[in-house]
Amino acid sequence: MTCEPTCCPPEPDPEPLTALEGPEADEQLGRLAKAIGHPARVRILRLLSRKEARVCSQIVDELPLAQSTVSEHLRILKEAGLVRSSEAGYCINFDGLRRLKALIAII
Amino acid sequence: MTCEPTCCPPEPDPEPLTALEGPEADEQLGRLAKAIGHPARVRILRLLSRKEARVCSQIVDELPLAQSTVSEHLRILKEAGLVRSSEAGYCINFDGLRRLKALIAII
DNA sequence: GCATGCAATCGTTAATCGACGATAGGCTAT
DNA sequence: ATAGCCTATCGTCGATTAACGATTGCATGC
Repeated sequence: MTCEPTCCPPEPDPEPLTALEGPEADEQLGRLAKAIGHPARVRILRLLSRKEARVCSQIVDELPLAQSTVSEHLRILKEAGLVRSSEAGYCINFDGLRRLKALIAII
Repeated sequence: MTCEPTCCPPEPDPEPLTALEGPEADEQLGRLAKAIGHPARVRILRLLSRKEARVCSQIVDELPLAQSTVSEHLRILKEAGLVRSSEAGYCINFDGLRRLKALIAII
């Protein structure tokens, strides 16, 4: 079970299948890793993957951070492709997460 | 074949087996991910894991960066526990890398 | 002894990040 | 319409990072 229909629409692009090595891949892994390179963002990812939270205000309640700060962290995660959003809230972008795991696995 | 005897001594601490969740783990994953959150450091890790380089000057030759910059990146990787060093040069700290993979795997 | 080469450290600079409060935009219910 | 919520964005501040050149420290060789 990934995302319930009330959350985000089905994962859109089936991943471009880009290389796992080379400068391109280094850049991509760098971006993905940087995105989770902050404890608050790790926490947010966990909350989302456990479905303990879905909307921003719930995450704000769980963290000792201001709403604007949480929103910014969500923006960073989204920009990195680790999180998706719809009007129903946020959810993990499993495509991005898979990509991250694959890139790290071959180091 | 991991590290040849001429590189670093055998991996020392068999990993404290700390938790994979909770604030502690979030902090740790944050630190580890931040360490590889830069393309140059990803590149360095790859070079080390492929044994295409072992000493700082070789890495400098492979990257478009000054020696002091590479040294700093190596320091960051070492501090994060992803790289070890001895008089014979640098090598991957597989313990740290395993830890990183484990922490990411359960997100 | 002294030169040479390699790597770490220092000092500086510009850029980026993290956090916050304040503000603005958009819904929903009254 | 307007009042209330929720979230994104803006502006700001201090802290951190990335990069470099210069310097230092430490071996090894002459």
